[in-house]
This record gives sequence, C-alpha cells and structure tokens, in this order.
Amino acid sequence: MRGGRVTSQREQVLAALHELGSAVSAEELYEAARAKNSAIDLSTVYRTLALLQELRMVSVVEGPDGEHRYDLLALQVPHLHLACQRCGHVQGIKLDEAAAFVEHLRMRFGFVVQPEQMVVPGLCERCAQHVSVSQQAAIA
Amino acid sequence: MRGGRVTSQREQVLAALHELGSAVSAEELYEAARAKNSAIDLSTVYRTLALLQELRMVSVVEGPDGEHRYDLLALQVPHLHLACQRCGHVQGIKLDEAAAFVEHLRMRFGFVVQPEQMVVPGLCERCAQHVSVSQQAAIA
DNA sequence: ATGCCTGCAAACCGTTTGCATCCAC
DNA sequence: GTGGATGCAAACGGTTTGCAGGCAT
Repeated sequence: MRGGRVTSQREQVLAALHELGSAVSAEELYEAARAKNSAIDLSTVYRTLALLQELRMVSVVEGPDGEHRYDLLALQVPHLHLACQRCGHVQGIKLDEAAAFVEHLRMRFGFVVQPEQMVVPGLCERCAQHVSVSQQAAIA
Repeated sequence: MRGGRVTSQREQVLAALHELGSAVSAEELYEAARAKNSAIDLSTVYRTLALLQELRMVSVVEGPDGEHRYDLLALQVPHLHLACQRCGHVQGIKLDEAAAFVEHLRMRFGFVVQPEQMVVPGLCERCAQHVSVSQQAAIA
C-alpha cells in the first residue's frame, strides 16, 4: 500500500472505520479495535488517522463537543453533517443539499465553502419536537 | 444587574467584548483586560463568559482551531460566521444569507438549524486566490 | 455579616510528541 | 539489517474545577 507499512494496527483502524460507519471519534475507533482482541494504543489510532487523511482516505469534521470525527471516504459519497445540539446525533446529507448555499456565498462574498468540513448545528427532527417553544426562543 | 454582583472583572470582560468586536477568544479577552491595567484571571474570564451565556448576552461559536469565540449579542445583529481554514479569519454575515438553506433543511429533513451557532468552513476571498488549483482539488 | 466572586493551582479532555523498542520490508 | 511503526508516558492547549480568601451587597 502506498503510504507506509501494512501493520495489524492500521488494518484494525480501517476495519473499525468500515464497521462503525459515519462520523466516528478516535476514542470509538480505539475502543472498537481493542474490543476486537487486538492491542493498540490511542496515539497509534491518531497517527493512523493522520496518515489516512494525507492519503485522502478519510475526512474529518469537528463535532459539536469539539472532538474530531472521521469518515472513511471510500465508504460513502462526500457529504456534510447535521449535528443535533441536544442528543448529539450526527446525520450525513448529500452535498447537493447545500449546493445553492455554497454558490450563494461564493457569489456574494467570494468565500469558497468546503462543505465536507461543514457541521450544521441545530435540532434533529425528534429533538425539535421535544424542545418547548420557550426554550427554542431562548436558544435563538 | 440580574445574574450576580457587579465586579470590576466583569465590567472589564464586558468592555473588552465591546471593544474587540466579533468572534473574540477567551484568551484575547484576557489579554485585553489585563493590558488595560486591570488584574484578572483567565478562569474568571471563562466564568464570566459562562454567566453571560446564561443571561443570553453573548453567543459562542467554535472556531476552526477548536477554540471558542464569543460575540456580544447586544452589540450586533444575530449573524453566522464564515471561517477561513487557511488564515483563520472569521467573518460575520447576516442570517438572511442562510435563510434559504435553513428553510431547505427544515423542509427536507425536519432539521431545525441554529444558524447563530453555525461556522461555515472554507477559504476567504484572499486565500482562495492564493491556494493553487491542485491544492483546491486535493482538499475537495 | 453573608455568601457570591475571585485568584491560584491542579485537574480535565482530546490530541500530539519524544523516545526506546519492535517488526515489516 | 534498517527505517518506519508502535507503545508508553509525558506535554500540550483550551477549558473547568476545588479551595481558601476577599469584597459587593
């Protein structure tokens, strides 16, 4: 493989990325890999993720709580994230959904959005219903 | 003032928020306050900011580097932020600019965006020009 | 006088790094 | 055999917290 040696740890991280799906944290990958019997260090997870980013095999977004979350690019179409501020759920949506917004910002401000990195904060459908009207007004 | 005692430290933080303008970090407020002769601790800055958030007097957004940035709400119209991933510059734009996008996500996914909390990652006009075509392709 | 607020220092969390060892090549 | 990869532990930056003392009320 271009990008370095093939070690069991790197295979474990890739496998975990594959299994856990979208918007996974380093800690989750660490737990998943070590649960699967294999011994691995958290720092190795980070170093592997850094490598995979260089190889453009994973993308990173910053979660609501400030921790980084990773997506295996090979696994899914480029997308952006909707992050519920109440329950923490992160949902991926197609880039198309933001295309008009991206274009608008480019025309209006010359700002070139990187939508894959974008995390849209808000309330998911479930939570939006649970939150009272007064609270919504307060948050806004 | 509702929300506690009026101390010189709190006044200093408010004054610094007022003077420094949009998207200020805690560290910047700390430096600004202490430069103005007044002695204050970083933890006090954080505690004051937490209080002001409860009172809905400041809003917080998460900067590109993962640090929190604060806006004095009384000072300016609610807005959202464009954060350049290259030079770190943060620009505020009116909520109107995102209204269509917000509405789209609500209709399509039932997701209620909190645009004041949103930080749109990308490249500002200046940096977009400096970044080579190949690099842009790679980032995307 | 009361107790909220402060400063200090230590803890915290996610992430990064230095170093000696190990193993894929 | 050799250099890249690992584990361990320590350091990091931003933020939070415990505690003793201080000052606004």
